[in-house]
Amino acid sequence: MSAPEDDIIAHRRRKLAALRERGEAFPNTFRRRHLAAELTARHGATDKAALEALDERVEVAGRVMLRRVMGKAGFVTLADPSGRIQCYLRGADIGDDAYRDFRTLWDIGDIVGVRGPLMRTNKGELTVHAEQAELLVKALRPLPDKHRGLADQETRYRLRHLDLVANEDVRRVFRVRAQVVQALRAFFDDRGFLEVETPMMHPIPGGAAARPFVTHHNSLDRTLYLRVAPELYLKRLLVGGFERVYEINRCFRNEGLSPRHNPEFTTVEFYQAFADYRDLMDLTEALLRHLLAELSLGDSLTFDGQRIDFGAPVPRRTMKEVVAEAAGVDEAEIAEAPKLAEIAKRLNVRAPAGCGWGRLLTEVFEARVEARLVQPVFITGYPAEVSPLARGSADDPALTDRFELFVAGREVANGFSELNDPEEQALRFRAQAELKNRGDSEAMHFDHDFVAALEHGMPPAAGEGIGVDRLVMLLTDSPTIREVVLFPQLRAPKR
RNA sequence: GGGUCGUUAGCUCAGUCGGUAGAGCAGCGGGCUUUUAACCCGUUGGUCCUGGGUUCGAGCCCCAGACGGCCCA
Repeated sequence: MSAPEDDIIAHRRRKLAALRERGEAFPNTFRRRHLAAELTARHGATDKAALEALDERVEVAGRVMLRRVMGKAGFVTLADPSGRIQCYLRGADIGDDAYRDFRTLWDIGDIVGVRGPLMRTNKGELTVHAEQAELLVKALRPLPDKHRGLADQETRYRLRHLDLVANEDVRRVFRVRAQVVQALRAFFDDRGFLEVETPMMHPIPGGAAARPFVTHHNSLDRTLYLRVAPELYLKRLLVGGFERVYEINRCFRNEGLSPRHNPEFTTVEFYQAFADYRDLMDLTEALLRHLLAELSLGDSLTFDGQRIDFGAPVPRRTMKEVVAEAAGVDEAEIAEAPKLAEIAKRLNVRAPAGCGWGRLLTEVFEARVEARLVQPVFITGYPAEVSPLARGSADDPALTDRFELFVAGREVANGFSELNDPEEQALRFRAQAELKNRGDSEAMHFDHDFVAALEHGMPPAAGEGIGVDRLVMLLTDSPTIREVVLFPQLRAPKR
């Protein structure tokens, strides 16, 4: 009645036991000197006779992905971090004992090391002709299907190590992710930004409207919150005289999981003194072009079957403009709350009871416009009511000098000219605190320490946050955030 | 939180009208000295997600739940 997997594992354990009996079963003495991709790059075109004449000895190591035994000779295909390389093993070359091991102890999934000269087979494949072959790691559990890989999404996320072994395109996504982060650093470093690390545990959760994770520090006997955004600390650094700073790291929000939301996610947030939101829109465009160039993507990409074009300057449109357009009315008709409420009702948009004009406008925007913003576009003119940390617009007190960048119907970046008037900031916090008292769980706390920091004088500045996960999704055509986060959060597994 | 689809061998998947649960790969045994998802012969392996119900009989129908996907909030 033993389950088949247990049967497979039992067989492999017996093989491991045989290996243990003769000495070190997990040796760490083999030193790989060559990677598969190097060898194919160097000798992809060298013909059979030339390779034989060269007699170039190589040492490769990797996981056995394919195995073909034909009596007194056999082939294995090894996978190393660079790619795959085939090896040819023969009793006459590696010795009868080693050959018997190969036949009786090696399995697909094991990690092995092979030494010998390069050759080309009759069918033309570059191959290491083994003179020595050594089993380095016995894998006790079997690999997924050797050619169809691992397809079950749940298993892929829960056992990401297997997903990575089995699926080349998954490895590619995470290499691109690393490239993106590197390119971001290079971009900001080149422009004189200082990379900093600010606290992830906050005494008051601030910088964004979101529910935080709560934790407790024992020896301080203090409630702490995992940060929902680094904003208020980065601005303190502006006060301190670091006038260009950026931070690439995790934020945490205690909200639902979805194809676009993981409870922990990565942002790059940056602040620049003596700049305003228009400067940051320019900078953001330069950043996008930099990323596309670093990834050799040209000036457009495909996401979810749609062509996204970054060749032209990114248009800048106001929220009022696009909402009026979507509602099929004149901008003047959405300038007052009562009229806007009627339009929202007509469009089937529900807003929290008693909310003001600004919140209402934003709700209509999010419900009826956002998803349609496929090509890159900056939306400006965000209401002050939903932007408690942004500088008010000089020409309209109801609005702020804020923008968000939308691509493929998704918010990718959020930036604004910073509010550096401490008294105005205190008023905004007070309004948030009142909302919180009336039951808005996402409203911000009044952060007196932050206001006190502003009272020491923060230079005029602008700041922005970009969702790194969403950026990587866009650049790798990944439909969900789980495809770009190595170990996404899932419910506790079934037992 | 609501709707909806899914869960069958280690992996990838079939499973008809409700009538003894299948294939390929992997594994095991045998053959094969340049193979290519190697091939040929033989073969092991099942809590059909869980628990109830209907039925002479349930992988299949009904109810509840778990986990996952998608949509909505």
